[in-house]
Amino acid sequence: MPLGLRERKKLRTRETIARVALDLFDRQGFRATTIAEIAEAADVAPRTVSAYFPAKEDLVFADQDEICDALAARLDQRRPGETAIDALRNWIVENLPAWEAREPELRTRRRVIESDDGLRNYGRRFHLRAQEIVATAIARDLGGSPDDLEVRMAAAATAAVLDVLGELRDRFHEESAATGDVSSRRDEAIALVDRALVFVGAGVRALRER
Amino acid sequence: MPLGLRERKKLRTRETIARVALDLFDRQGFRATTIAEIAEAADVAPRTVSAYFPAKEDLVFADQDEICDALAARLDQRRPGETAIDALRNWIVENLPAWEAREPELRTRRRVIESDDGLRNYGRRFHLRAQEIVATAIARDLGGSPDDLEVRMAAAATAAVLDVLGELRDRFHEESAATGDVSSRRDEAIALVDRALVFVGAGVRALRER
DNA sequence: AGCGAAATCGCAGTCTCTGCACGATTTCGT
DNA sequence: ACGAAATCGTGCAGAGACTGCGATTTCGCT
Repeated sequence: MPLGLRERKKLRTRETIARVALDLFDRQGFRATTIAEIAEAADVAPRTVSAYFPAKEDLVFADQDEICDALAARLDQRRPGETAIDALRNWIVENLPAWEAREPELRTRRRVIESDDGLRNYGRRFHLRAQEIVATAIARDLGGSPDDLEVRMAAAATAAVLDVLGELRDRFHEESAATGDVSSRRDEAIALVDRALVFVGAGVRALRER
Repeated sequence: MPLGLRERKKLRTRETIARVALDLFDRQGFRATTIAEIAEAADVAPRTVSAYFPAKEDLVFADQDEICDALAARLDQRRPGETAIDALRNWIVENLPAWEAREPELRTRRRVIESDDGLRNYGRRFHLRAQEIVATAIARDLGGSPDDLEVRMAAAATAAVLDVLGELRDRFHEESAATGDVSSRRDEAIALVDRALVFVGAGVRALRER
C-alpha cells in the first residue's frame, strides 16, 4: 500500500512542524519558544500543533518512537545464532549511512536537548524504552526473564553504549569535520559495541559459573 | 546549629504538604488532583505549594534529592580500600532499618508513581543522578573518567540493582507480610549487590585484559 | 459533481507555574 | 529589650500548555 495522498500530506505536515520547531528551539531556546510561534512559522493553527504533538517535548523527539520500533523489530527478527548484541551491532552498522545523512539535524537536536534540563530528562524515556527492548532480546538469549537482575544489568550496560554512540558522533564531527572519514567512524562504532559484548559476556558468565 | 524556629516550621510545612499530596494522589490519581486541592488539604495557599515544589511532580519525589546527596557523600567519603560497590552495599545495609520504618509511605509512593506515565518518567532523573554518582565513584576505583565506556557500563549495571531493590521490597511485603522477616530481607539485598559486584568486576576485568 | 470521511481549525476553559509586592513573623546586632 | 533586616507566607495578575467540542474545510472516491 503506497500511502494515499492524504497520508502523505499528513506526514509532510507533521514533518514540517517538527522541522520548524527544532529550528526555533535552536535559535530562541526551548522554553522561550511558544506553540503559537511554531504554528505561525509552520503556517498551521496552534491547535493543529497540539493535535500532532500532545506535548511540546514531543516536537523534539518526533521520530524516536519509530527508531525504537525499528530496533525492536530488528532484534526480534534476528536470525537464529545471531545474539542480541550481535543484532544490535548489525542494526547500528546498517543504519549508520542513514544517520550520516541526517547529521546536521541530529546535531541540532542534540544541542537543543542539552540546553534544557526538562528536555534532557524527557528523552530518557526513549533510552529506557531501548533498554527494555535490549533486555527482552537478551533474555531470549539467556533463557531468562527480562526482569532478572543479570538480564537487566546486561541490558543497562549495553544501552549505555547507545548514549556513548551519540556523543561519539559529535566528537568525530568536531575533530575531523574536514576529513569526513566515514569508515573509521564506522569502525569505532563497531569497536564500541564489541566492548559491550565483552563486558556483558564476561559479567553473565561470571554470574553463571558460581 | 540546632535549626531555628523558622527552619523547623519550614520543614514541617514542607513535610505536611508532601504527605497530604501523596495521600490525595493515591486516592484520586495524580492528574486528577489539583494544586488547589492540595493547598486546601494542607491548609496553605496554593501559591505556597508552588513555592515549595516548583513542579507538581516534585511533590512525589520530595526526598529523592537528599537521598542522592546522602549516597554521594557516602561514596565520596568511603574509607581507602573500600571499593565503590562495597560502599554502595554498605550504604544500603546501613539504611535498610530507616527504609523499613517508612515502608507504608514508600509503598504508597511507588503505587502512585506506577499509576502515572509522566510521573514514572520524571522519576528517572533520580535514577540517572544515582547512576552518575556511582559512575564517579567507580571511576575513582578504576582510575578513569566517568565518561569512559567501561565506567558507564559498570555504573549502569550497578544502578540497575537499585531498581530491583525497590521492587524487592514490594514483593517481600506481599509474600511475607505476616512474618516480617527483616534479616532475610537484608540478606537478599546484600546478595543482590554482591551479584552486581561479580558482574561488574568480571566485565571490567575482561575489558582490561585484552 | 457530490457524498462521506478525515484533517484542520477556533473557541472556551482548566490547570500549572512565575514574577511581583505587601504584610507578618523571626532573627540578629546592639 | 528593641529596632533593623532578612525571610516567609500569601494574593494577584498573567503567560503558556493542553483539552474537548463543534464547525469548517479539504480530500478521496464513486
